[in-house]
Parts: sequence; C-alpha cells; structure tokens
Amino acid sequence: MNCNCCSVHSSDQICMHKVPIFSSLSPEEMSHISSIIKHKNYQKGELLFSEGDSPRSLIIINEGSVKAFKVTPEGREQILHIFSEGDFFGEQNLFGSQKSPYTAEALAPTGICSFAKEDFYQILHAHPGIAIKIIETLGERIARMEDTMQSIGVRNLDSRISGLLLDFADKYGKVVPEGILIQLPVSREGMANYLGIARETISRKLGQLEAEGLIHSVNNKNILLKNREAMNTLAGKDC
Amino acid sequence: MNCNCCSVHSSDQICMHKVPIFSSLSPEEMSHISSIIKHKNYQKGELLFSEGDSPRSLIIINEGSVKAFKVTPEGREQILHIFSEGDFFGEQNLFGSQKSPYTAEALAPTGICSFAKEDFYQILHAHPGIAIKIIETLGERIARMEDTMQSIGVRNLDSRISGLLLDFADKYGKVVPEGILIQLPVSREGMANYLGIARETISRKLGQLEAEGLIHSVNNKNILLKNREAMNTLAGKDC
DNA sequence: CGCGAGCTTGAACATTATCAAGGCAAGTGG
DNA sequence: CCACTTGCCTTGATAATGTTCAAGCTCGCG
Repeated sequence: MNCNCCSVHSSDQICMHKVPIFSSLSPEEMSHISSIIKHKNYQKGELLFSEGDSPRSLIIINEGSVKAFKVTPEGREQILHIFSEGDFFGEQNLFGSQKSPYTAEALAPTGICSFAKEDFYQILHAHPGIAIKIIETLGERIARMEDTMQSIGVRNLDSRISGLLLDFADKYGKVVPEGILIQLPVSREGMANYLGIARETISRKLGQLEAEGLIHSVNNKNILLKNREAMNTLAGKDC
Repeated sequence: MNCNCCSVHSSDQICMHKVPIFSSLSPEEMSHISSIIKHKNYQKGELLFSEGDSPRSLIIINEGSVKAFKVTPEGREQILHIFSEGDFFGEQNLFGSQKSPYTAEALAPTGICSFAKEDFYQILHAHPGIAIKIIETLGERIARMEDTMQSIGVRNLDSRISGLLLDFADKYGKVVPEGILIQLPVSREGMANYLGIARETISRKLGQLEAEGLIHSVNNKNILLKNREAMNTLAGKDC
C-alpha cells in the first residue's frame, strides 16, 4: 500500500494535490503524509457514514460528489452541503469526540482519501501551516453557510432558487455558446430538500424561469443558464 | 498598557481565561500573549464593524453580547449569530484577506478583547495547540449552523420557535422554581429577524405557546419556560 | 400624566404545501 | 423490437400557513 517513491501517478498524490490545505508542504513532507492516507470507493447511493456515527476520520473527495443531510422530525431530508472533487469534510469527526451531525451519501460513484484522527493530530502539530489552511477553509465554509442562512431569510423563493442555480453554475457549470450549462449534482427532489421546500414547488418555479427565458431545462440532469445577469438581479446579488 | 506581572486582576487575563482556545498555554505563554491584546468598549447599538469592512482582528467578548447580521435585498435584517461572553468571532477577518460577511452590533454595553491579524499568525505558528482548539471551536460552530439550517428545513414554524427558545434557555436561562427564566438578548423583532419571519408571526406564536401553558411572557425582555419537556417535543428534539 | 417604542390583534391577501392524476424517458424482459 | 415497468417530473385544484396593512394596546419613562 505504501508508495516507496514519489511517483506523480500515485493516487495518494492525486488527493494531496487536489486539496489546498496541503499546499504549504515540501515534497518530502507530502510523501510522508501520503503514506498514511487510506482510500475507498463508493457507489451512488452508498453511505459514507450516518448521523450519530463516530467515523473519526477526515475525508477528502478525489472524484465524484457527496451530499450531507439530516433527517427532520417530519421525516424529510434536509441537505446541508453538497461536496465534490477537492472538498474535504468530517472535521467534526476528528475533534471533540463528537458524533457526526449528518449522514453522508455518495451522489455518484465516488473515490475518497481519508486520514485517521490520530494521524491527523500528529500532522497538525508538526505542520502548523496546515492548521492555518484548515482554519481558513473552515472560515470560508462558515461564510458560505452564513450566505445560505441569509438567503433563507429572504422570503422571496425566486431569489433563493436563483441563488442556488448560480451556486451550481459556479461549481458545476460549463461555459457554452448559449450560456452556462449546469450539470446538476442532484435531482429536483434534491434541490427541494436543499432549499427546504416541496418538490412540486421547484418544478413550478423552474417552469416559470423557463417561461421567462432565463433558463432552459435541457433534461432532468442539465439546465442551461441563458441569462446570468437577469439571474443575478433576481437573486439580489447585485446590490 | 503592558502588564508586567501576571496579576489575575488584569483584564487581559480575564479575556484569556474566558476563552477555551487558550487553555493549552502555560502561564508564561499566556502573559506574553496577553501583552498584545487590545481592549475596547461599545454601547448598545454601536457597530463593531460593518459588512464589507476589513477589520482584520479577532474579537473575544469579555462582557455583553453582539449580534451578527446581514441585510437582505429587501432591506430586512437577517441575524446570523448572537455572540455573548466568552465567544469569539471575526476569524474570517484574519484569514484569506476576505471582507467581513456581516455587520456586528452590540446588543448591550459590551467589552471586548482583540488580536491583530499579524500577531495572531505568529501565535498560531508558535502554538499549534491553539490552532487545534480554534479548529475544534469552528467545527462546533459549523455543527450549530448545520442544526440551524436543518431547523429551517422543518416547515413547522412552531418547531423552529421552540428550538430558538430552547437555545436561548441554554445560553441565557436561569433556573427558578417555576421553570427556566430566559433573559432574552433580543426583542421580538430580533427573534423574527433571527428566524426570518415577520414580527407579527412571532407575537401570535408566542401567544399560542402561552395559551397552551408552555411559557409565560413575564415582560418583553423575559420569558418563563414552564414546561421544558413539552417544548423539546414540539421542537422535535426527542426523536 | 402623557408620550412613544415595541408589542398585539384583526382581516384580507399571497404564497406554498398537499393531494391527486397524468406524462415522459430509461431500462427490462419477453 | 416492442410492451411494460419504474422512477422522476409536471400540472391542477384545494387547503393550510404566513405576510401585510391597519388599528389599538401596554409598559416604562420623562
């Protein structure tokens, strides 16, 4: 399992280089750390861990995507995050011996790298630079969640949906001549569960947006964003 | 300004000891760090910084409380956090040279301690233990925000209001013979802005809860929680 | 005592959820 | 290759819920 050279083709190296938190390390440090990484693959629908588990490892996504969700008392899924290539999560699993606050499920065939809790503590003590990178990244995540919380305060549902589409456009969009083609990581139901609304409402609202000429629903997995400017205005992001 | 001994009466020391992130330090380390802390006091309604500013310092609350909010495109205030004694915030100001994502306003006469960005980087490199504590604390905050996001997915408003009251009970409650007396840090309007709903709706819902015998609204600043168990059930926290 | 901020209450209105039925598309098996 | 099945999405009608606007109230304070 241990790679005895620094081959750039090692899948360990792939993980390391995709994640900014390791960018401050020297090549020797990287190769030491990559020797303690574990790998695993998941199929679509498979659970990485469940709410309440104590998996005690930090997970970095190498390929694919993962949704993190809680189940509400009424039995609905509330999606909290959608992680994809290069994202890491599970830091709550490492520290404070807390239980995982959410369930993590693969949205597509997904490959991950993970560190055990003990190893990670060692690394942090030896390389304060990594800790700072992690703090920065967590700070960014908090800022993004604060954005989400604000958008929830926006009563206008249209704004929230536009905001979600814009987020997806940044993360999963490809620029094409007609606009931005968004490859949706989740179904309509997933979007509804992300926004905390009913499936049917998403359908209706997307229908409206299409009627207004802002988007074109290519199929259930792809949406073409035709007018980003108008979308920004709707989302209230240009004030 | 610099305290040349380790007097426990120094207000620097007060800050240090109220915040768990410094708990791993030796007395000498503490006194060094406390020598670079700055202090400031704010009156109710005063702004610590505004959304978009780059204050570049980490703030620890010594006394009082602070609300962090964004203004929605419609002009409503969306409260993101309510910080009180012992909490720290502004980590986004330190790292990544980002702009502050929210405005911070004192809810009461408030005293703070702060670190400048440069000093804090030094401290982190010299004391990895602090970095780990900060990562833990940020992880907890993320977990709390995830709870909040879930509760937003709960369509039942009663649940969300009950959840808020329970949170307040933990943080601002005093046990009295009749139950738990909550000293509200914010007005009804503040609660509404926290939950992203209308003032009037909070009034009506609190009225219902009072009619049901779960709470007693002593006055606008205090609420008596008479039946915590029933409240937990309503909030859906006992599943 | 009178004023004002913040809270409560009422009624009409707007929006979204829910329930129900139908459609579309991909995959399966004969 | 076609009919069938299954999963997901759309659309319609109705009910529930919260918002908004307007008016009146209450408590603390000068």
